[in-house]
Amino acid sequence: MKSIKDIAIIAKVSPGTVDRVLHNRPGVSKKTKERVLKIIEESNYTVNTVASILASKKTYTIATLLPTSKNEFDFWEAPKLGAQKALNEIKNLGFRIESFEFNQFDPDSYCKAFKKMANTNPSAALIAPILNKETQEHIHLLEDKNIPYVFINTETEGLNNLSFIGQKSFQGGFVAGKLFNWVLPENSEVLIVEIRKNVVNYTSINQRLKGFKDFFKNSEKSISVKKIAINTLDNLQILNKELKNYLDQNPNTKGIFVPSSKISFIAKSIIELNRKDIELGGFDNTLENVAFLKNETVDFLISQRPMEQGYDGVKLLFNYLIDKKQPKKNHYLPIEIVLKENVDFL
Amino acid sequence: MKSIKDIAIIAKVSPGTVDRVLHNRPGVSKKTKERVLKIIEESNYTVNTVASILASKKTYTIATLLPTSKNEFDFWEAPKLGAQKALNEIKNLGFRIESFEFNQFDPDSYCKAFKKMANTNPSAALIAPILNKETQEHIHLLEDKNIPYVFINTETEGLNNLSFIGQKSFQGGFVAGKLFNWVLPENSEVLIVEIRKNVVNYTSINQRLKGFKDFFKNSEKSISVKKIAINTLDNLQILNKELKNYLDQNPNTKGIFVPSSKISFIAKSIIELNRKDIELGGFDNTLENVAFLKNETVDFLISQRPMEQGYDGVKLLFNYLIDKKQPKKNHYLPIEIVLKENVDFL
DNA sequence: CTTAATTTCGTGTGCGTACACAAAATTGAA
DNA sequence: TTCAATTTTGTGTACGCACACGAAATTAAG
Repeated sequence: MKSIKDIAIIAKVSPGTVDRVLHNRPGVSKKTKERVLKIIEESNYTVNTVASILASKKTYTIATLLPTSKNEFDFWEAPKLGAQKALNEIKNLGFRIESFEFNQFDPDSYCKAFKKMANTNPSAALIAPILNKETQEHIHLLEDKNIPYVFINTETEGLNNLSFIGQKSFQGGFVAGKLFNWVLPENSEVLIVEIRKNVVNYTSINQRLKGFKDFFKNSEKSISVKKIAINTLDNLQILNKELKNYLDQNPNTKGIFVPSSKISFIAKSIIELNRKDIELGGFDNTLENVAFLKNETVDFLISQRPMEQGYDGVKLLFNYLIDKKQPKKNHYLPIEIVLKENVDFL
Repeated sequence: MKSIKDIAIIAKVSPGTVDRVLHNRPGVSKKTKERVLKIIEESNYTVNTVASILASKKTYTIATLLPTSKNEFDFWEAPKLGAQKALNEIKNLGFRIESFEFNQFDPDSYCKAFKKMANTNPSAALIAPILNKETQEHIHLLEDKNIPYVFINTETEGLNNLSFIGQKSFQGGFVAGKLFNWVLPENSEVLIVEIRKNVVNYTSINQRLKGFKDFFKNSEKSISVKKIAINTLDNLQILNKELKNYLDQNPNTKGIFVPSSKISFIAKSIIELNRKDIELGGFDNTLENVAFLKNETVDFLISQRPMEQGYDGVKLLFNYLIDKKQPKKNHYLPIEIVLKENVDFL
């Protein structure tokens, strides 16, 4: 492994000069700069990140802006865990994480947290932009300061995020369609239950719906897709009633699809209605959802790999900050099909 | 962040003494050792891995012993890529990889490579022990020298590998069963095609078969499982004929399961026999298999995440060598269901 | 050609640790 | 008590790099 000193000797300059060249600092004549650069190239030298970090006492702070998790089993706990795992690998390299949280159902709290975060002038930010409008409105707080940021979980349009890390929602819905197509019999109906309240992140959900419907457009099997909207999940009685009503009137319904992480509510209803014959599918392997998967109320889940979202996000920012390694704009995570049979091996 | 020097000042000793305590080296009186230890504890000091590695010019060599890949799309290319990726993250920390390869169909070449590897006295080894007997016979070469080793891909029994990284094969077969159960109609038959030649790693394959059959034991749907053995894949004509014979005599066969990565051969036959109505499922998203997945000859694949096998394996060894962090014995990777619809998002 | 201004370059120190070596303190034997 | 043997502790240097400072070389001005 060659060092700066080695390069210096070959180039017949001092280590200091090589260092200046490497960091693009002024004070080197064009001639010697080119010479040194050429030698660096030829001797395939790479900086020793370890020594570099040790010497430059620079410290980096990555701010995370994620929804508060209600409990340790919440979906949003996973990205945090992932970020923490990544941090453990790089904390000796001068990296810290500063966490900011917000109530995902309260736009104000998002805005406040966003501002607070921007005010701390982090080296970079990792954001779950589940509230689209508010994100659009506040993102300039980071851009004005040239703070790079990546988005996880929710794909956005027209913003200069370094990268997006998460699932291609359309395709997630498409895969869900495929699975229902497998599971449901010919000439049956599948019902989409859209939950209006207690759910944010409409961007993702709409994409999933699009993908889901798209699948059945080109499917050979004749399965028809219906949709109802539930306005709240706060009262399970109401949900039961609405669901019962629908199922009574549409006896051909053999499956229910929920394009969010809320399939567990439907599962509860289905149990109470004693309609385990209906196949259920939804998103996210939260603890609650997994429980219904295991007792066979839910037939499949599609995981967004939330843990990887945090892990990969932090790692990506790390690489960018250290090596200025430009990441690809879209870092799509696997569309993972989770069944009772493989849920224990994630 | 406290440093050795800080500790030294608090404990009223020299940095050298603190260092001796940290490394459990002799030359420190019991009294001061305890005092220093206590202060280290209290001031929650942790060694700066970066500086530590820079100072100790120790270098670690991780030997990999994997099958030669026939081409860049071979299954075994993936673990190598993963290992390389991991290496990139730790090469500045004094780590190197030394690769050893063998012909997976030639036990002799495995033994030779094993011996060669052991002779280089690596710091640790990453092995794909697809040949069970030969592994049992040679593993002492590493144990005698106290060289830690992890196994990837193939689970073994009775060996002191630090860890196994790979899929739970039984469960992989079980999931395959579930998928066929979804895809196949009531009262149909699924055919297992076992390929005797050109396939090693019987351990994994037998486990998969067990899992597959096990699934149907407790399935409500009445699907019966049959099995034939093919002795070679060298001559596609023979395969075609045998397959045609079987299908003609067993018209109820609606699916074919191959418990190895060789499903593509069956797929070719199925196309030639013009029997695309039959559902195919198998293992490993090799390029060839994926091609048949995409053209809908193959219905599903189960991926072993071969890339992660290499990556996680090297990372695990790294953590063990640096921090003596004892890994858990079994590091099971996800049983990933790969469909035409999600194959592009792995 | 001189001298100052400016550019270009070399030297030295420190980051936190590992390790070799030197120094001091303790112990033991006479 | 004395002095050597032994144990215990302190000091210095190196790892590869970043960066400040000062020295040398070049250029410009007179």
